[in-house]
Amino acid sequence: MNYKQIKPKKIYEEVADALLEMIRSGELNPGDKLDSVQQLAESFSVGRSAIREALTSLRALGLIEMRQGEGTYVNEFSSEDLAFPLQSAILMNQQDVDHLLGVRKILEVGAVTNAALNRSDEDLAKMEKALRSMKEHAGDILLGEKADLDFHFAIAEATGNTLLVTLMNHVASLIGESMRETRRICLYTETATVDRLYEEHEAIFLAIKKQQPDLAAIHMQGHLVNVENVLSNYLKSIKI
Amino acid sequence: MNYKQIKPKKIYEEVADALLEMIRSGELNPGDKLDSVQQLAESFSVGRSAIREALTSLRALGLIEMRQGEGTYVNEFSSEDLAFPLQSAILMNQQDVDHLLGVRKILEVGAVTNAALNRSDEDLAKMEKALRSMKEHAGDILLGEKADLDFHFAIAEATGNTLLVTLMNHVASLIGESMRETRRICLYTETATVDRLYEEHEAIFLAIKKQQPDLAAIHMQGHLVNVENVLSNYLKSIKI
DNA sequence: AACTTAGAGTCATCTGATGACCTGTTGACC
DNA sequence: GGTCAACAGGTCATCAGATGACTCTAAGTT
Repeated sequence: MNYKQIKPKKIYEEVADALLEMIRSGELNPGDKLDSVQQLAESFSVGRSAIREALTSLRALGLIEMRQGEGTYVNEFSSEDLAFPLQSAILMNQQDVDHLLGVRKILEVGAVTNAALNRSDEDLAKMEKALRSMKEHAGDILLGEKADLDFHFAIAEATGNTLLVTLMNHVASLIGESMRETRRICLYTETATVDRLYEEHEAIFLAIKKQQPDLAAIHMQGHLVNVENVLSNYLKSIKI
Repeated sequence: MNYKQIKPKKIYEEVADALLEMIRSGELNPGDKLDSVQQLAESFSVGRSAIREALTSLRALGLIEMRQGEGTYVNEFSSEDLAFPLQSAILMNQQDVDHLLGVRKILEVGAVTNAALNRSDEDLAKMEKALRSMKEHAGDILLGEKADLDFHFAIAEATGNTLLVTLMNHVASLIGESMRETRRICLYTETATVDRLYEEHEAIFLAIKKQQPDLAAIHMQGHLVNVENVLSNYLKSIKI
């Protein structure tokens, strides 16, 4: 016996679907202000609670924004910001982190390959600025980390692929979230490590500048493997 | 002047965060039943609506499930199913599709590199099976497409990285969604194309079998570029 | 002109009430 | 003993009224 599951549609689901469809179809555009909860309730002939639950769902998905005292607005989703809303609410185990790092490696290496081919002078300037900042603020944990992130971000941007940028940012933030303090502690404290990081970044930068995708990929791959090693060594050392 | 934005925390946000933290910390495990809305409201000393909005948010994120007449339960999240829930509610333009294809190329090439290094005999068997299916059903659009997908899926699986598999599946489904008919029409109709596709796949397969990551990457890159070309030619031809 | 205040519109929250639904128990019936 | 209807208790779904908090605008004041 194999019967199809019957699930009665909840009202808020219907409302949410209806609004979603209006957004997809372009009837509601980003920035548009929805009718007030009161009005919507009357229009759909349901209670205000149902409307509110539907709106709450959509808000949780990042599609709309509810501003107290103002109204409800359709969010901007340039398909850069919203195409890959990662679930960050996840308790991650070591395996997940490993997999995440693997994904990151693939993305970064792929990105740097593209970047080496497509980079504009403007992109190069950004990378160089981040590199300079790294050198200047060697020892400063916060600024050093920021410069590091900026550098990788500049590479992603240089690909010209906005989706890729978003995806990499999400992955990076997930990784950051799963490591938090760990990262700062071990990567930016010892001067030796900082120096090596700088050299690796510089090598990547030069390869991009000279538009040598393969070389850039190799350096990036090496860089990430090194970072992983430092991290895993550190993790081992604090666990034992 | 650069002041930190102060945003009054909404009650439901606080409740949602609290519950989220309980889930992350393992205080609430998948399958657990939450207290009733009534009880939660009393425990948090807030109204039932606030609890309900918090729960609605969490439900929209897929973290919990509310069953009428039963109660609220924490969902299973294997971190494969939930790590990358892509927003498919997006109206995509040509540029987005291009970017998506770019991301796919990076992921597939990265995956095939890993796969060539890590593939087990079992993985190889799956790929071979998909390949055989492709050859046997040459001409059959539906089965041909399925075999194609199976092949790529088998490669992703061979990496042993579940997150990567999930991510690639999502990207693939997004691409599929944005092209639908197009794909079938142009890729699987002409025998010449089908034959070439098969050869490309075979080349990738052999490189994986021989554990030659670089060669596999090159073949995969070439394969995807070819597919892109066929697609863009087709798109041009129907638009003009 | 600049500031203050009042009002309207709106979301945020609480609350009581009612309906719908699931589960487990009980008891009648075969 | 097995089956099923009826019932009760618990819970979510939904409604509607009331109140508070917030934003914006415009009229009023200095």
